[in-house]
Amino acid sequence: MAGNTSTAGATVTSRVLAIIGAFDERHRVLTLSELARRADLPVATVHRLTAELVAGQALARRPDGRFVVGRLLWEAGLRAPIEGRLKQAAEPFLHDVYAATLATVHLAVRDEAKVLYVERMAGRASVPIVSTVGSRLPLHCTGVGKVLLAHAPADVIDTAMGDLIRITPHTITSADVLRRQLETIRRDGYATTSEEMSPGACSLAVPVMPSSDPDSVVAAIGVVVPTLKRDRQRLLAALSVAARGIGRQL
Amino acid sequence: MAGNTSTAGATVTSRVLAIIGAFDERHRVLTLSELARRADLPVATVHRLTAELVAGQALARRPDGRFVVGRLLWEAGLRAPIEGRLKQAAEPFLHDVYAATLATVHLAVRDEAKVLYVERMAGRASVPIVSTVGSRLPLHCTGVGKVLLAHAPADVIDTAMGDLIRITPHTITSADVLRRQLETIRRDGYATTSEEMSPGACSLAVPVMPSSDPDSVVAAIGVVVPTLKRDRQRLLAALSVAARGIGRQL
DNA sequence: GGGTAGTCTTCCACTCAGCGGAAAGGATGG
DNA sequence: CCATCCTTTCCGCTGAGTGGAAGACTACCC
Repeated sequence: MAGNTSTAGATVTSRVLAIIGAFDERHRVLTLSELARRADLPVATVHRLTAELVAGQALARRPDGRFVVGRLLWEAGLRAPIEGRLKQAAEPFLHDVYAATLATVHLAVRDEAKVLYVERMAGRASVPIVSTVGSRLPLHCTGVGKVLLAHAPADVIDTAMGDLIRITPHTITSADVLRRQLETIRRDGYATTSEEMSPGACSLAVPVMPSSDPDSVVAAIGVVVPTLKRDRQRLLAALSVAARGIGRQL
Repeated sequence: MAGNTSTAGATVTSRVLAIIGAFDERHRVLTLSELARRADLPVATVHRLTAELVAGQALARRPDGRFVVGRLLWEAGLRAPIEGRLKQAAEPFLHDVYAATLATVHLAVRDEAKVLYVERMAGRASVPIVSTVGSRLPLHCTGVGKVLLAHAPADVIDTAMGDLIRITPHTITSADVLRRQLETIRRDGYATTSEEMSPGACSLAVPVMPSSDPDSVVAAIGVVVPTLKRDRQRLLAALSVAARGIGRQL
């Protein structure tokens, strides 16, 4: 870009993307220096680039000087065809499940060795939980994650097994225990978790298969509830119907 | 940026933003040359920049060579605090309205002299319509738009009145007729449209006011249905309850 | 009230990253 | 076969971009 660049080879574009990428789930509002640290760029550079991004509405600057993602990127993001067909097919069925259970409902796909939450529906009565749309969480400690893991290729399972990080005291960290669970999940067609990701939250999830190709699991849908004791069968019924419905649309 | 730039003063950043901004509701998939035309940049420049954007996942390139918005921007967009509090407060109530009516449900705010659709819920049975989340439509021909216009400052009303573009044969293009409608809307507390935006679609909408400040209209919610003949009262009841509920959360 | 540590902002001299016209390479279609 | 569209590559010129340094400001502590 210019004379005294510290790291030759870096382009303006890559710097801009680094700044945009500095915003994540846990960092929606950033000061200039936080932004610089997270993007790994000199403060002066970030200062100049953010000024332009704010001018172009890609970022917005709060009265207190902190930065947030702006309108331009919000609108661009809405145009992204991320799992577009899947989302569209699933939306009405997720409504149905939500209406029937009032639980938090998730639609997720596997992205390498992570669960990517594609859609979420939550209400007043729902359990407060971490996942939001766009979250990427480990596969081994969520309901949808376990379903996706159970139907993942062997190498992904191996990768996941090698990194069973503990999130709560109930998180499964033994590869043997998890392998046995995956077996059960494949056999029974559903997965459960008990406070393995968030204390006070249990989940139940089922796979989504296109009815044209019933062997490939393309997504998972699940619900999060305070406890599974009472109505496991009812939730399973609702999810199964929805999963079948979604599969038929694909 | 460099030697033989055609338009001096243009920065790399602004070019990147022009490329991102070239994607809109009606142009989600663009070829290289379309992108160049829409961003008003030389093809060679766009070619180079898109290569970097694709490398950084900001865009994705389809097998046929066309570009779409990529994962990075999708995720960044999700972090945008666009009407965040409003959306969060409204979501459960929109679910309720959807469940009760099975119609397409909208949450919208006014952005200058346009309606900006902030949230949408649609199902299988819903009327097919143009608006999606992020859409910006004229104020005078949609239900939520009329509500927002009726409670807008005088200068916005004047601006809107000066540009009553015709979309369907039923679109209101007479300022006098519209002014009388706005009066009625303010008096009755709701607005309707009949095929003024899309043929075969009617709508009914009500304003959302914070219960702490019942004179300021911060948003509008509405439903779209094939006809209002049958159940105007039922829809109005559902929307009123929801609007009151949302207002109480603000 | 002085010192330290953190912010954000402005300045500016150096220079290489970025520019884009031109030309070549494909694809399609009449 | 030429015409017209697309995409990709090439390359020499230069001003846009760079970031250290210095200044301004705030906040906290002793």
